[in-house]
Amino acid sequence: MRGPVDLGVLNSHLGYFIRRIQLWVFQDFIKTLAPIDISPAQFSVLTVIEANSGLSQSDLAEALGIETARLVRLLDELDRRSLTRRMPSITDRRSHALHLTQEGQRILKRAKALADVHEARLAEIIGIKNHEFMIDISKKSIGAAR
Amino acid sequence: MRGPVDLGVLNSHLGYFIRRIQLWVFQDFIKTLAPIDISPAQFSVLTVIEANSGLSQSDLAEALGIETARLVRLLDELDRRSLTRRMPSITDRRSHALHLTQEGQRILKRAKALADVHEARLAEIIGIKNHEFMIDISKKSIGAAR
DNA sequence: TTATATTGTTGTCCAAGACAATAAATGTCG
DNA sequence: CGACATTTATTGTCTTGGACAACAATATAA
Repeated sequence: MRGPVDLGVLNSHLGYFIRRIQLWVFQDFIKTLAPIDISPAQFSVLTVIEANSGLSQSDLAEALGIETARLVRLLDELDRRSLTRRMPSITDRRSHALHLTQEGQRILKRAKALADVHEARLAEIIGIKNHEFMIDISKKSIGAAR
Repeated sequence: MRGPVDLGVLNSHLGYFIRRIQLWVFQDFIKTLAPIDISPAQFSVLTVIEANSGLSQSDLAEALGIETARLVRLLDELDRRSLTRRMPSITDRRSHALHLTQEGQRILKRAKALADVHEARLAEIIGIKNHEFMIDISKKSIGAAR
């Protein structure tokens, strides 16, 4: 127990603050989606499959910026819960065409509703304008970082 | 291989982008500080000890938003490398007064120089103004998130 | 056809967050 | 003072997630 601690040069380092924000955001996301037990990673997978029905695992992994090995395990779990299905690709027998099951669509709908609550809370805390702005900046920067 | 993948509602979710940015920032930090083998977490510990010589582990952990258990292991490693020292507290025999060794000060100096290079690259990629702005927003939001 | 590349999968390693339990020391309060 | 609660640092353990290597099946290029 003591007074305020000086963060020193951390005060001008984005990585430090980004990390703390990210941790907090994920914790809130997980808490908010706890009723349907959907993690941020699972949410992103379901969302992109819905928006691009039939896409392959390698394309999905690349779009999300995760490794295919990681995606395999995510899909194993989602398949096990009957939320997604790996269908055979017509053009390439190595590849899978990813789809949501009906249950997957149902759950994703609920997930989106809950995620909206989470996102609204976020926007309120950091400011609606700031929220938009940070998404904008991040989106551009991800493209620029190569 | 296919055209652009639609991220769906992820496009309006800050958590997704923050995560990707954070990952990229840390990777770049680690790569840049590789010559002296200092991780982001280690850098934050060294920095705050330097700026608050003699502070306790619980105060440091709280300032950084990490668990004391995690800090114990971080300090074990930094102590092992003779960068930090746990001195006995004068007022509380349970507590340790944390200090940098001379070697710790030397390494931190080099770390800061390298971290500056990293940070400059970051600012260039996301834009100098945006860089400042994101730090500002994050700083305020961390206080607001309780 | 032979060589090379891609797709999905498994195995393994490591960092880091989370949480429970504990000993030693300190603080509180009758 | 003495019983009880709290704080500090520590250890142990669990789990998630990123990273990377190796591999079989299939597809593509030469």
